[in-house]
Amino acid sequence: MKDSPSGAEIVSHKLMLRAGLIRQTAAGIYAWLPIGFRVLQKIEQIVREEQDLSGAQEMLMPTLQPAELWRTSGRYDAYGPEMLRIRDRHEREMLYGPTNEEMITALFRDEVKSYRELPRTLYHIQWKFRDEVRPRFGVMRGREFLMKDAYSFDLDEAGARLSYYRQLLAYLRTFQRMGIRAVPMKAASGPIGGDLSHEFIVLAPTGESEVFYDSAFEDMDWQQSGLDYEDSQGLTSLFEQVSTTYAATDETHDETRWADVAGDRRRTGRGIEVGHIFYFGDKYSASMGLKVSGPDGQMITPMMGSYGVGVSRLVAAIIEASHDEAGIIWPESVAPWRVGLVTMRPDDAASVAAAEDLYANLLSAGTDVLYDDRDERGGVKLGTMDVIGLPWQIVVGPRGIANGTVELKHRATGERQELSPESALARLTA
RNA sequence: CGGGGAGUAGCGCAGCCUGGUAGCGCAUCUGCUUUGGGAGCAGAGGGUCGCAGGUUCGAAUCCUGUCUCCCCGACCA
Repeated sequence: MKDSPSGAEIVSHKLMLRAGLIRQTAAGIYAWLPIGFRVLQKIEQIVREEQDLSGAQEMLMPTLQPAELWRTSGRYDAYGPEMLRIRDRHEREMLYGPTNEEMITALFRDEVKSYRELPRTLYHIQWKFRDEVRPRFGVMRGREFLMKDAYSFDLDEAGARLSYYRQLLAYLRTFQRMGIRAVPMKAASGPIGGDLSHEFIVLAPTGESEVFYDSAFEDMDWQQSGLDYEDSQGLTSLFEQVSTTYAATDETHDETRWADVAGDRRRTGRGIEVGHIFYFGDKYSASMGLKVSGPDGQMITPMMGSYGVGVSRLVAAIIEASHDEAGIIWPESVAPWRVGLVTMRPDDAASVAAAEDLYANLLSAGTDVLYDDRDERGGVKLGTMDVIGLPWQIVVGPRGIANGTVELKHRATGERQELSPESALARLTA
């Protein structure tokens, strides 16, 4: 993944620290505290569910790999200097995995022998460690990060392109579910090779790359697009719709095509890369001798693609795209809890009783709720809730309880209303 | 690897130029008053000034060396 925000002030790092999502433990290494870990898990789960829907299968690949594997792939020298190396007690040299394309190609080569097992897309979500020359921007570019990678194997180019379309469309659904708009932009495929590649860019003022896109992307609803992963015609036409709608980073920006976009639909801004997908054909399968036998007994060299999402980076990217002066504003789907419950006066028996009651009822209705019953000043707790950024807040205090009401606040709009505990409950569990 | 900056109380910093009692804010502790949007007043505790050497009657301050961290760039599956 390239790019990181620069220039403009990065707010996500500061907010993540303030809201208690992470703690800095060393340059470029972070501990994910319980709140941050909840978000990470929700994001990971959405990625996983959408991958499964698209037909990809989950697998596990070791993060720590023997150096020998990389030596035989020829990439050891190319990537060696920037890989984290470690020696075990037997002095065997191990590496924290850098790119995994060769690894998966080697595994696939040794395990899969017949055309009948293709097409296949495998994915994994793992913590990676890389010896970043200069870690910065918090978890946007740290030494360790959670990453989802998928690899597709097909018998021919047409099939491989369909696999690419599936992943691209799965990504559009995935990011939309997280409440952010990630626009797929044509990208140079760089050192990976191949001729088809897209970067998924989340718009945020702190992004580094300048981006240009047609506002038509803002109106596309991928949850309701009638996407059918088994329908190759449908996949192709949805992909056509995406690839003919203009979107480019400054690297691939084409002024001529940009001029063809209607003036009122042109959007420019800055963006953060949260995903990158590649079709690279037989680049690895051919060079590493991956072949399967075909129906006629002839050997077939599979065509491949790879598809990455920066899961931990997404936490920061969502914050960059969704916050205000007071703190984070989580989209509902990734919020660590849906509701925050605050008692203004922990020393007031009536309001504490009302809060306890609400808490129990929300829990039994299956609603995620964070109950702040600390013995702190009301203002402190309200400030904390705003920084953490849960979608809804219920504020319980003696003043309202005297009138039989609690305050329900919507974090995103700041809208507040006084209503009975029963109605508040009904609103949040509907 | 190139360029720049910083190491002084738990955190953030001033003091250094022009050597002479170790300072400020936040945090912490105590007391009182407060308590519906990150409290106020009064008081208290806390630092071999990154490390080593040198100059000097005297070094946070000047000189030399050294270590670490940060920023900009290069890099970015």
